[in-house]
Amino acid sequence: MYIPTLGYAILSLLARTPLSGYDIAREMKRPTSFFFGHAQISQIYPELSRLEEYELVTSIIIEQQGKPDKKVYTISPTGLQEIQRWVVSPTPLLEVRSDFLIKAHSLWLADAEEALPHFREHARYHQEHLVAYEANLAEMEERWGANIALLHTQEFGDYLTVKRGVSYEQEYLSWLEWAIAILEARAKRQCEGDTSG
Amino acid sequence: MYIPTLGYAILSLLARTPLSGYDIAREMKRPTSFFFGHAQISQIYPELSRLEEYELVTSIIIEQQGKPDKKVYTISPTGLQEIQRWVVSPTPLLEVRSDFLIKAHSLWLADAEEALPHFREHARYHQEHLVAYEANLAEMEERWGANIALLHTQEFGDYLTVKRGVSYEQEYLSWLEWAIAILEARAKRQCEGDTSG
DNA sequence: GGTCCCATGTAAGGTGTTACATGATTCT
DNA sequence: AGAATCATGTAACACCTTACATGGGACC
Repeated sequence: MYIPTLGYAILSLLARTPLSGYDIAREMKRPTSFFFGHAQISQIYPELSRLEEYELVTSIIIEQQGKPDKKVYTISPTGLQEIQRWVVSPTPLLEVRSDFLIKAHSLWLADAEEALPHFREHARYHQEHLVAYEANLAEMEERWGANIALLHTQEFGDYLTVKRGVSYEQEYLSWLEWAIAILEARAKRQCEGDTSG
Repeated sequence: MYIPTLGYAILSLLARTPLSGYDIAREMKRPTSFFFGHAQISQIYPELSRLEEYELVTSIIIEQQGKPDKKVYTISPTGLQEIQRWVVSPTPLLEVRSDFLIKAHSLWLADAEEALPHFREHARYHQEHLVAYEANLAEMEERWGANIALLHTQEFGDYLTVKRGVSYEQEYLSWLEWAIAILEARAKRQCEGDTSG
């Protein structure tokens, strides 16, 4: 019984509340669910079938009015046990291929003037994410106060991950702003060289 | 002519110096090449063939003594043009499925005492990476001084990426240490609750 | 009349990993 | 004697993405 990360991602959500495949996809698309990656709905359905085959989840069909029927999945005691085991298991380091950093690695080949809009655009995207995460964190802190770190509910999980989201985006943005300042200096220098030479 | 990210990663290295498939794999395994992901050598060979088919690289067989022959690839003018175009093209946001953060999301299901070794081990791994990146950065700064940000050589690319490596690992570590402190408080509280109740 | 949301799935194709095949030299 | 390094590749498999299939209701 091998379970891919997506399987655990699904169990992680079903451990909180029963959901349909469509619900799971919606949950994973939320900005504060950044760590799930963008899972395609077409991949979630077969993964749910597999989890059901393994008896880690059970399903019931819910008939709806004016909407298609939905298949709602509930985590089983075995499933809960499985995720509890997985949560405290060792995690290998995640090494990701980053398009943006490979571009930075080759930035010596580019013109600073041309690279700047690209960097500014990227910074803008990350700024947007940061704002969303910060809003979510502020909401949580207002609601739960200092107690949040001691809660034994799902809010504790949300708190840990949203904190990471905020600090990740802050770090990324400050690196981007540092790089943009360098590119501006390079562009200015090149421009002066052009006009004075 | 579609080129996957691995193709650009390879061009990014060949833009600096001619290399064999084996050399490329070795370069990508270096700690400061973290942003390439761990590319398998078995995937690099067919990708190189494809780049050659597209005439973005050329190859020659080098006969060696006491070692197998090697096929050394050189970037072509078209290849250089292609990566220069790519470097300043827009980059979609990278959303990665993170095993560790999915575990954090479900950490409310776990015992703090059991989760602590897992978090400490993870922090240790990241600490090691940070040390390696910092050593590399220090070396660079010592060698090139303040000029480094204005260089129009490959060292500029290395500088940008290693700076990101350092700040990423610093951020990750400080989040991990914050989480560890919380887990310690939870463990202590649970322990007191057990003995006093 | 067109697009989006709800809802579940299949099929095809692309990407990436692990295992296999081969074999000499160097290090422990 | 065994493992690691050098060196290139193929084959099988696992995982993920994109496109296709279906269809009612709500909104513009």
